[in-house]
Amino acid sequence: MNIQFKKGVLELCVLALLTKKNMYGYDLVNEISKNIDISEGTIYPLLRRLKNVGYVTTYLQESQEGAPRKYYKLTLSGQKVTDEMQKDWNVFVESVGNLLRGGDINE
Amino acid sequence: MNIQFKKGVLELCVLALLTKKNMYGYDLVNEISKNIDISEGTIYPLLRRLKNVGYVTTYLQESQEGAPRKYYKLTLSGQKVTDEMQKDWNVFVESVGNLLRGGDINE
DNA sequence: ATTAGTACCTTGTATAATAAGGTACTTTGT
DNA sequence: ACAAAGTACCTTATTATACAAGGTACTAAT
Repeated sequence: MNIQFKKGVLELCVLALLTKKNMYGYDLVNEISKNIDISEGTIYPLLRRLKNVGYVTTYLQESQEGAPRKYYKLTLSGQKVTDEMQKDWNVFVESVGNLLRGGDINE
Repeated sequence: MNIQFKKGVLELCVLALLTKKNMYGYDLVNEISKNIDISEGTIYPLLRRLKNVGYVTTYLQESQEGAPRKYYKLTLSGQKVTDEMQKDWNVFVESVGNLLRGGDINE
């Protein structure tokens, strides 16, 4: 899998998952891994970025199965950004599709 | 438009266009710009990379309209890579789509 | 001559994903 | 009691790519 394809999209994936429910880092890795290769070394810095720019807040919660979990919750600005990013992504994918299908709009 | 989305995909776009006909850099910029924002500062280094790894070869041709044009032509290995990258891209887009649609395969 | 358009190129900067390391907790087996 | 495995967190250094901002040089038109 081309690593470069993921640039920026993993952020969208994380945000999109958080629109459904609050999740912790390890959980996000496992969830995303069902569809896309991802490593922990990617997720944790990414989550830190999202928190720094105010798209998410965090809270700790104990676990019966190991270390305490740090849950991530979308903020209002995070929700707005997610909506916009998702639209951008769809437009982008369609644009690339046009190019790949040799589709020149003006032909 | 999210710059990060483009990472790696522009390479695919260039290669895909070259499967149809040989093109020169400035032409590629204009063609791709119809669908995606791109700058010359991106295309020329990219083309150099593609040449260095042997996906394309180049030849010069005079022009009536300005400086001589450097045409890029896909090699056999370039064609193979393009095929694979295109498949990878389609799989990737579908995977992201699954995630965004909240689609968990196992639900 | 000077501008606009065509066409090429390079350097420095920013961003994001990853590998490879590490810490610490809980449960299970011995 | 101790070790191993699984859960869960984190950091640092490396790599790759896109872009802005600069530059060069040619041609045609003003």
